[in-house]
Amino acid sequence: MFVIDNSSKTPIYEQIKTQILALVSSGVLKPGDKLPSLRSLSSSMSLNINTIKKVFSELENDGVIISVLGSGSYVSDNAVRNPKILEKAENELTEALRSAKSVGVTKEEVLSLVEKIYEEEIR
Amino acid sequence: MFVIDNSSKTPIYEQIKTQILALVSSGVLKPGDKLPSLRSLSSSMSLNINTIKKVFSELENDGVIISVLGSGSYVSDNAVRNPKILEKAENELTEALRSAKSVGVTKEEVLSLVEKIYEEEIR
DNA sequence: ATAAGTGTGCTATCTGAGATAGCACACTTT
DNA sequence: AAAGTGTGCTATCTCAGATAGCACACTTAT
Repeated sequence: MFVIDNSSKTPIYEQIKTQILALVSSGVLKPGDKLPSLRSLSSSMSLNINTIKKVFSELENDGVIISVLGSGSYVSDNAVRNPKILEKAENELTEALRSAKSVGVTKEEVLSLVEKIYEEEIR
Repeated sequence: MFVIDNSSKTPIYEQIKTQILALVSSGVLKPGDKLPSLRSLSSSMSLNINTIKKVFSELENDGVIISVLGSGSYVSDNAVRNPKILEKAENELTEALRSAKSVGVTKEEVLSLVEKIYEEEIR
């Protein structure tokens, strides 16, 4: 279902969260769409159900999905370009930019990197 | 000496490392300059000496400083725009850019953020 | 109605990274 | 000789992340 890098220092639940957000932003998952159940996801990914629970509860707290007891979890109406998610992404980008600048990466190098990233096709 | 945010998820040793790198890149610390000793740094910052040891050993491994037994630690000759450091910064920036893009941040928003960051004066 | 499937809410345990603590050693500087 | 320096250990503590298991409340499918 999702790709997990166990050697990454980024926690598994963050990796899954990121990938679900990407699916929502790219339109693969649309508002109202039903997500896989906690149990099916955790078993298919060989992860503990609590790990998936954490992903879903954070996504719900961010307003990206809505979980309904007994029924399932669904993409919320205002999931696309969600304010909390956008702000977090921008904050992280700001930190990375400040860090790069402080270490001597030039503005030109950054701009060319931005061009390159935004030319990449979405996988 | 350095500013530590204990609430940050970034480890203390990483925070110090980042700030030393900034001092080197900005020219406050020049090649050949002597760094404070492990013991003086750890005691003045109320941190364990092992935490500072980790900072210095990583910086030495990156080629930014050189530690001399019995004498002290010194900024190395090729510390400015050090390849390993630049590559790490660019990799992190790439990740942040991909993540922002995947979540719906537009290229224009990124470009304006880059402008803003590079207009900031160095503190 | 029943069974299966769903999310929720706990508690407990394990692991590894990060940080602390303390000691001994080798070497340089004063 | 004394003080200061980096190095190399081992041990301990804490916390986040992940696993494990159970009970409960509710919805959906049969």
